[in-house]
Amino acid sequence: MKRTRVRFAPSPTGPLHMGGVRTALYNYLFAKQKGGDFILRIEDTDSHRFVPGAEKYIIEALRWCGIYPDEGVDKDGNMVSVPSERHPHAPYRQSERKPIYRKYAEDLVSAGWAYYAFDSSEELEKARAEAEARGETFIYNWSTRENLRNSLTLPADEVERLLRDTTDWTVRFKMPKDRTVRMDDLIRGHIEVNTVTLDDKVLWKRADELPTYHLANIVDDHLMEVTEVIRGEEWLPSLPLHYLLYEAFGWERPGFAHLSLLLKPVGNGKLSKRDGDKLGFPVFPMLWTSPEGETSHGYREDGYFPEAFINMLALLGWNPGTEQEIFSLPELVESFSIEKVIKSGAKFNPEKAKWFNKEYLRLESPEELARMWMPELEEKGVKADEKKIVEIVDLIKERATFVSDFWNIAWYLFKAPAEYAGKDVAKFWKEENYVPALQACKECRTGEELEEWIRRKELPMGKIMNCIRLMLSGSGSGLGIGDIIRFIGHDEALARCEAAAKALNSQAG
RNA sequence: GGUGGGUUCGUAUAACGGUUAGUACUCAAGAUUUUCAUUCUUGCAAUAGCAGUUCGAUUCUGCUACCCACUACCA
Repeated sequence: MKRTRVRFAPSPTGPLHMGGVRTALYNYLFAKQKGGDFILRIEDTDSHRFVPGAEKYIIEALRWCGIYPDEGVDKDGNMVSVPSERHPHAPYRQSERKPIYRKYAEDLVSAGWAYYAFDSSEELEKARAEAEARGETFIYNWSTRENLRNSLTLPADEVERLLRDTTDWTVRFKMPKDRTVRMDDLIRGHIEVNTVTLDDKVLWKRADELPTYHLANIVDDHLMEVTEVIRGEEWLPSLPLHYLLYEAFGWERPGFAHLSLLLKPVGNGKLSKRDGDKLGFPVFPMLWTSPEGETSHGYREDGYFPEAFINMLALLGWNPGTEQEIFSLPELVESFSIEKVIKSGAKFNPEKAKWFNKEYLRLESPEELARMWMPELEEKGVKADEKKIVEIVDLIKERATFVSDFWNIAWYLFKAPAEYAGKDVAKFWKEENYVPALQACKECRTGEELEEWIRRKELPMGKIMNCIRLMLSGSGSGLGIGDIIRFIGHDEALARCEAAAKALNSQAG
């Protein structure tokens, strides 16, 4: 049985978005479940679209998610350029593999599977425009190649000359005119496509001596001994070409699985950066700053736990068929199966993402949450010992979705309210409430005593308690009064009551 | 336009060709709670349409509709 090897092969044209993270995740889960390798390869064969910083971002984003490639990236998070035992196929950046591809392109020409094309971009542009004017679509394939400038139509000595003296030529795949390519997809099953409408794709460009995606991809997957290609649905239309390329080279081809796209939460179309901005959710795993200085916020900075993010993503387009929804990464590895990946596109639901985070937050220990909250407390100038913070966190964690919610929930445990919510004042600040409430606060030291006191006097529990809460926290809703007093102490509670009485009565009067 | 892929409650999804079409999120109602939140209970809500195969179709086939992707010397 051959060792399973899969790869995630992004193009460094910008930040990795959540759809890309999902593709990487599924690859990773597939590999780890089978005890195989997960390779990261950078497909930077398009120098025009290269974005500085994108590669680093991709690697860091995967690390934040807990996805560490077995091959391609070293311990420090750098792409590996020199072969070693751990990284036998280095370099893993296609731009650094430049010398490899030309030979393969020329082998294809020798074998009759490809040819040299000398048409300039302007000539092709013109041909396209003319076809369009006639209401047709220009396709560079069997229907047109006979009338274009290439090694199939030009005399041999002219071809020779052009190859030698010009640098504007390409190698194109000679797509058969009429062949039904029968393909199998691990997710979609059997697919058949006839080659008549397919075009002669450019495989290699003399101008920059670089392959296009199609050639580089097939060559590298073969050289790197990739056994399964798990990639986005946008590649499905290229699958016949890739099948034919494997056939042309006489190589055993890997299994293929095409993942559906992530769709925007409302309306139609795939998820884009714009949707995130518009609906207020991140589409990127972490903060991205473009070379121009534009920023896009990410799940990390929005306070999501990487485990929650990954869990949410894993279940967007896959589920194990059970009713379990919370999965750790190792559990995902164990349960994952490519056959159960959903064929149709999945609309992303930001509400569910929040729900996942809430679940993970309550799973987290109070100690760890307290540690995460500390920087904010320090920034706010709050002085409290760690043990107390842990107790507070334990008390409030079920009311929060993010650690960043903590302060809004519990700020009044650290300082007295400066104002009182008008709505609650109108509702609870009545003489028949605050007179006994003040008295109760003077006499009682705990929540239990307060309750007992109110009961003994046969006063309305809700009204008096809410009135006390209003004085202690500035609002009629929130934490239990016993809990508030326990944390701020009886003296502080009494002081707050008196301050509230003074403020509210002078306001009213 | 062409080629390919897809379509179950609002969303994510479950259902050997036989179920009162299940679950989760959201939303609504009720219970609990000194309030809010939590928790618990209940409820709302779906097989895109039309044919065909079959005793029986969400499931298989065809057509239509709609959505998506691709159709670059981009990936």
